[in-house]
Amino acid sequence: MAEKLTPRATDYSKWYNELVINADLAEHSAVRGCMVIKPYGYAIWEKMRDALDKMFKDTGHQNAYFPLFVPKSFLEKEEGHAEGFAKECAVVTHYRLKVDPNQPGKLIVDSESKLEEELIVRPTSEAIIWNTYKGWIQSYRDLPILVNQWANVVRWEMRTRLFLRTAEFLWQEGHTAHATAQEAIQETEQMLNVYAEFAEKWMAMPVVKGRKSESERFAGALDTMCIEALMQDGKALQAGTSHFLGQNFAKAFDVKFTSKEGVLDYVWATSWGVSTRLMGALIMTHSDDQGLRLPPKLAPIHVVIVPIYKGEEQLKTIGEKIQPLMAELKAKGITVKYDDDDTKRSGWKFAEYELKGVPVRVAIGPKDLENGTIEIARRDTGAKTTIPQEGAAAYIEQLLQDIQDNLYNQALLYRDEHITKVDTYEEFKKLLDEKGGFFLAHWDGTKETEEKVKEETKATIRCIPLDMGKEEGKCMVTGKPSSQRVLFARAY
RNA sequence: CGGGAUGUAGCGCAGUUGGUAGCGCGCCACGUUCGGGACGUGGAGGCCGCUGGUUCGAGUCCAGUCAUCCCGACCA
Repeated sequence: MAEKLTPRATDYSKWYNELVINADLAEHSAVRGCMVIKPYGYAIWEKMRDALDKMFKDTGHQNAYFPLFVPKSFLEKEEGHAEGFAKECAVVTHYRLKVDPNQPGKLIVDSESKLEEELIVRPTSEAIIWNTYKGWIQSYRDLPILVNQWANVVRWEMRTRLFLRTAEFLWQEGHTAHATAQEAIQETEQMLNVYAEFAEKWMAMPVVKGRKSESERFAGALDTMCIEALMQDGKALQAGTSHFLGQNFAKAFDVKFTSKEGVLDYVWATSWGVSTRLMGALIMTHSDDQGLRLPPKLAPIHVVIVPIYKGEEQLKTIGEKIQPLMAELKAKGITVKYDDDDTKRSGWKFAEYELKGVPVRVAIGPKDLENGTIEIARRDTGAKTTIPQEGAAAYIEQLLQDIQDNLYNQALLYRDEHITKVDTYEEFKKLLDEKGGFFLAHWDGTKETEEKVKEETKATIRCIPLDMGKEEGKCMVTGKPSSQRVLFARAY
């Protein structure tokens, strides 16, 4: 028998390619770094999207849609924002092609069609949205504006990485406008909490909530909050951000409102987003050497039923026997797939659904028909049990919950084992190489120290954790006083 | 844009001192199988990245070129 190539759990690129995604969009260099999301992968994204969308609506937000193209002059308006994104923009300069007179069948850009002003394919939508908000806001009665957009954006990164930093990606971006700074700050914090809750409850992925240091802050923001997750290879991943934009964009786009007291003032803004990067996070948090392990809440298929049979007669019997269970599962809102594909053998199917991360597998064969049983295998532990068909639906419903919890607990255990407190720079450097993961260390709060650590170790300050309390100490690098430990790690 | 590597079947790869192109997986047909990625027999599938050069003869040597991957630079 030929050896089956099995990537290790931390060979993430193999999982991406074999499992969920195909980045091999075209040979043309211009589309390098884009991704094709295959149907199964997209189904996972839809699950995420639906769950997030509900959470946004539950916190009072509405969806809207804004243009793909941002006139260059809009992007310029907020200085910090412009500088931050200038280096990674796709720019539209012409609007027409024509047949090359010298090479029939080839197209060239029609130089007659040059645009007067270049259009930027949105790398994010603050500029175009704030240009629009200007027309929506006059009075405090128009506030707050709580809008979210589901869209694609383009960032022309020098180096791309599937899922984590693709040239084009899908995301949601919330853009809100408020009458007071306090309200905007509350919104920023609220959405960070929404993201953290989604990561933990849905993705079964523990995160550290925190605040970015000044140098890691979003271009144009006064404050950037984030959730940071730890991947199985010991590297950190920024999984979501929520920004307090102050009045920067309101000033840049001249968005003023009259307050209840009749005072004219600029509005206060936030923006927040998560992207298809979360799918990368999901894969890198939970996969094992057999493939993906999906938390039931995000699994496109909860239960796969594989019949084991010889001959059509037996298959038919199993097909009938399984109907009540399928109906019961469906009634409980559990997605179930009965795979009676006769062209694949059962062992092949077992491996295939493990690769795809389906949480629960039910096998039913001649033995089960005799005994009135089914075999249940759980993807998270690999454990198999045989139970009576009677009551199986309830058993599975409970099992799905257990799997969701177990995946979270496993990830949490791993994460907690990989948060290390260090007090000296030597120890930090040593453990960073030997152990990896998150490090809690004192930092003097300066850009210079942050930069030095980055240069010497490739580790960055992931965030200044929120829920971690103050603690007097000395910066591990300079020995200067520090009032709180911050979270260091090598990151994607 | 620097440093390194690689382009040969759908995928993964081999191909010796230059002599008409191979293996595994996958695919198709038939048969035997079927409780953990089955086995046998037969079959289909190639602009050897592209261009030029050396040579009687190039997947192989030389030059150029294009592309991909890894490491940097870059990355709310």
